[in-house]
Amino acid sequence: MIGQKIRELREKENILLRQLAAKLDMDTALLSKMERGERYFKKIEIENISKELNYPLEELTTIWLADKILKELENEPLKKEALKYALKVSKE
Amino acid sequence: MIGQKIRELREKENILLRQLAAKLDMDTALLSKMERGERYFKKIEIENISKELNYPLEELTTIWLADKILKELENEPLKKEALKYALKVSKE
DNA sequence: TTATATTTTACAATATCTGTCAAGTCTAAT
DNA sequence: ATTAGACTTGACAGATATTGTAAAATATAA
Repeated sequence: MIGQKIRELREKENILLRQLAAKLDMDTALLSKMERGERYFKKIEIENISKELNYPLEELTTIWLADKILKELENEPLKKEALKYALKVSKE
Repeated sequence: MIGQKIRELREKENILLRQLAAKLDMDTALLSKMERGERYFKKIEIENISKELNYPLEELTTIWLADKILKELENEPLKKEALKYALKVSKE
């Protein structure tokens, strides 16, 4: 989800995977895994990507966070209930 | 949050920490940490606690999951946005 | 003080996460 | 069919994090 989004942004800007990896100072294989959701992005990487790909950091961060929690809720039948409950609690 | 809930249920049933720990076949110190939010409960433990304390598993699981994701979102200014986004996505 | 319940600390054992390299696949052009 | 370029995959060691436990510390009540 966040990886797919980043891949789309990268391709829209016509930047190769290895080029973005270089700008982020990371191994191409690692970025490949991250874009395909096999590994997690770090917050600092999301920040750098936001700059490199000219995309609002807040939006990217929101997707990144949502992605992380959805992965944690994967295969949970009570996923929606948990999200609603968390939202309710975080408003109090 | 889930720990506090479990402590309340346990005390309502007048069961000592060490008694519940024994029933769950775990070290008292560990359960103490879990009730105070220092350690995570495992799913199997939530299931067993639901039985031991006569409390609906679904409700306990929802709180447990919500607790986990809220911990992950701790100190994130975009917490609410991420939760809303995750909820939206999980409905699609 | 003594007894009982819970908490805290420290630590080893275990598990998970990370980055990296080499080898692999895939596609398009020659 | 070979080559070149882009990306993917698998395996691995090193780094980090999580786990359970025992012993000591604390708290509270009798």
